[in-house]
Amino acid sequence: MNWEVNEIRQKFLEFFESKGHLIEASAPMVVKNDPTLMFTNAGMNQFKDIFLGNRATEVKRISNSQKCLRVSGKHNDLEEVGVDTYHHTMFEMLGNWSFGDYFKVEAINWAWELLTDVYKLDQDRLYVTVFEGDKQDATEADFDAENIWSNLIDKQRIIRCDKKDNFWEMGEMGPCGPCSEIHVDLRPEKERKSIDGKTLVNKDHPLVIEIWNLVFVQFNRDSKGKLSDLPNKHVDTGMGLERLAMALQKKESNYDTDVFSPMISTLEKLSKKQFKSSNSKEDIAFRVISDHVRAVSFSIADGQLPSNTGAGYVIRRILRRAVRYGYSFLEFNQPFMHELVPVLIHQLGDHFVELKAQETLISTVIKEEEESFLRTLAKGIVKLEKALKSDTKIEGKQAFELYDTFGFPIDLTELIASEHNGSVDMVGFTKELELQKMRSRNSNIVTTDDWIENNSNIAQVFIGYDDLISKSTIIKYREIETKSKKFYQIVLDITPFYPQGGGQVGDTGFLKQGKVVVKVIDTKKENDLIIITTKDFGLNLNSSLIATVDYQRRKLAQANHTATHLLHLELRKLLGTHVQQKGSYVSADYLRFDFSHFQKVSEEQLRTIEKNVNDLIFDNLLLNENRNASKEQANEAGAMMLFGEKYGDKVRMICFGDSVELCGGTHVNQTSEIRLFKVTGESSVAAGIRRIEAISSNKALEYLNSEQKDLNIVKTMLQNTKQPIKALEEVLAKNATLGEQMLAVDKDKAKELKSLIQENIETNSTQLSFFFGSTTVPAKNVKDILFELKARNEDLVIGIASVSEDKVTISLLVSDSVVKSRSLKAGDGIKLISKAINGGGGGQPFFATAGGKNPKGIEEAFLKLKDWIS
RNA sequence: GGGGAAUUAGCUCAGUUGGCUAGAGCGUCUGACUGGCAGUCAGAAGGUCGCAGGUUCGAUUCCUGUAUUCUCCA
Repeated sequence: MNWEVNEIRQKFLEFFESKGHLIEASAPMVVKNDPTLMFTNAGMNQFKDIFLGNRATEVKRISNSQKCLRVSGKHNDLEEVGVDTYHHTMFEMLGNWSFGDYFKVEAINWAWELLTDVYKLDQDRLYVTVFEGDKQDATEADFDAENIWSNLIDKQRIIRCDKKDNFWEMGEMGPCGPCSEIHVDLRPEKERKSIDGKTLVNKDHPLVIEIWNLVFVQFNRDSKGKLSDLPNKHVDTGMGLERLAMALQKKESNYDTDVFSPMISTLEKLSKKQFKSSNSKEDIAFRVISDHVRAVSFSIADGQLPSNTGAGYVIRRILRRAVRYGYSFLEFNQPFMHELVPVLIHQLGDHFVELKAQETLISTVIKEEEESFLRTLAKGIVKLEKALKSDTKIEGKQAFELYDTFGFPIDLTELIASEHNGSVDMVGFTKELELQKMRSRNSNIVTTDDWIENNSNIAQVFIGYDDLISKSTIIKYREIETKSKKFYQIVLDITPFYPQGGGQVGDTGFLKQGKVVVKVIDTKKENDLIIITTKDFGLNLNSSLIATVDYQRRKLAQANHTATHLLHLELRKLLGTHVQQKGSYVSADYLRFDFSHFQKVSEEQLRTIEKNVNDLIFDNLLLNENRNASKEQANEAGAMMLFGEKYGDKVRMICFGDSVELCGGTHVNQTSEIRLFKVTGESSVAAGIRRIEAISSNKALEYLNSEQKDLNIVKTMLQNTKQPIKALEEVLAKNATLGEQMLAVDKDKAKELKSLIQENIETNSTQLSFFFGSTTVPAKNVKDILFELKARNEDLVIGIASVSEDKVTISLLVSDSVVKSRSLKAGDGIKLISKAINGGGGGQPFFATAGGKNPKGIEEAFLKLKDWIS
């Protein structure tokens, strides 16, 4: 049977559905609410809270195909992807989970059944590993797993492995357990006969690879490193779809499977080069590009656009790496990656609907990013070639400057240098890079102390949707210290503080305990835990405290939040349903809403939207909130599920009239509380993404008031006219006329001065023409006059003192011929006289100026000059 | 979060011990040549040198702050 990748995935999910699993859609690849993780890097990420016990689950068996992204880690460095044939940035992880339900027997038997019965993999090409035990942890070998396997597979094919390979841990603390891996030997018959596959397991052989990891979560590791049995044992398995496809399609490289081949053949057409699946630079480029376009496309579909910080920067780097390989080895000088997007979507769009729905956006964003990077490259090449002209050896510092400041890839610097018979000091470059990393790390030191537990058995309750004040006790707290400041983080048992999320800022407020008042400066969410930040502590852990939310600030923020929903609704009504939220920021001061739309929203459209939103405010729509809606209910009500958001089984539905959104944020009870909505700006954030900024409530009123105040002042200044526009136009026109007249006067004055000079030029005993005199013409105009005179006359020395109030500037001109023949330099002359007017000065040989504060010294200065030229 | 860089004519960019009347190419406009288009030649217009301070006789240039953009690191 010839397995297509879509069939492989389908069969996997069907198989586990038949074993009582609920099939879930993949969680977004971009992670929110977890400061330790930017991207989903394993199938279990989204179930972390269940393993940690922070979240209970009713569903005990789940299976899915999770999109994952790995760009760093022990086995996965971005720079290695594409060099070999089986590592990827973005990949699909097939998995099945048991949460306190079935354990090793079922997990192992089903895995074997699926691989051998359904997928019909050769049994004699399979090997399994089990945990051998560890002295330090005082753990035994995983005899259970070994026994179960020995009923299925020849004992010779069961390999015991150590903690490094076969013991899974989430972090230094927390749930962990032994695992059992299934490896497959895909080498040709002949090779298999000469070397036993068993000896190649876990040895990084490209054709003897791990395809499935079954993790048995049975222990908990405490802060001292001690293991204890978990009350609920879990199963967490992961199988890389791309590798499985290679095994089932009997290929020697993941890139030869139909996961990648459509993209590679399109690339062949575009580049007019052939992919030979070798280790040549060209073939690496094929692999890099076909891999990276997946990572970038999925990320954009999940709402993470390329940018210059955080997760967005990781995506930008991946995209640029692909462009760089295309540019260097496939001779692409124009954007090309975006042309692969339709191919990718044709292939995966049926399973991952978010791709299909946003095809235009993905292509547009990629194309624009490509163009911008090609510009960066072009600029870098100019700089590099300039440097190569002066010296073919590029110093480490220079190479680093190109890389660090101008974003020019170091391997391109090397390539171009070698094309010019030059070289790059890579040692120096690496040194600079290390220095930079040191700097960043040092500046970023945040020391986080351990949590100090107080009442760790109590579960946290959030009451902030209904109450803004509560009587609470502290569950735990800790101290954090950045470079300059010290903060405390506190977890309360009952908390009214809304944590930053859904675009809305976290609450601030106070904790009060007797006479002690502690200011809460921020509220954040880590996984499912709400944490407040304070600047000082001083609270008694044993007694309760009163927690109060800053009411005014919260009220303004939720007015803006509801206004955002109304804005979203009106945007879709007016511009069309292609408008999708791509990000939002809601604070007490203003709101920002980013959405997909491919052209500027016109001034007229903005006015219409603003008016319609204000109509909804006037309609006084009441909040209709359902905190426990099922997904089906939400769908029926027409709620928009945003791409890149993960929704639980129960969702919170927020309705105001026709506006139905799934949202965790806080809102007004009725739209009239918003009072007024005012759009303050429209702009673009990226290709295909527009941003609207707006204000509401008090802030909008303040804005209008201050505008009106300005207008009133203007009117007053215009003698309280009722027609300020007309009056202002007249003033401006008059100003323009006066300006022209002034210019004319200046010109006349200049003319006068010019003729005055010409008529009064004297000749001294050495036959040198000269003139010295004072004027009220400003020095800048004098300069013009002198240069004109210089162009028309030869052998001249002219000194003009421009006097204004108690300042004086002397300009001194010396004709070129005089400079040459008599070696009189204006700069020298000016230095000679600058003291006379109580100042200093300098300039070039033919023109110099001096400024001072003593107009009385002008005569003396001129006398000195006369002396100087004779 | 930290470091580096850029911001000069409509566009792309030059501009070093601080003073060379701020330049180039493209574009725009005018005129001439040509039967018209294209083109060639000649000429012209177009600049708060990002913004705000400071140092200086004098700042596009040096210093400080600030905005925007780019870029690297975390």
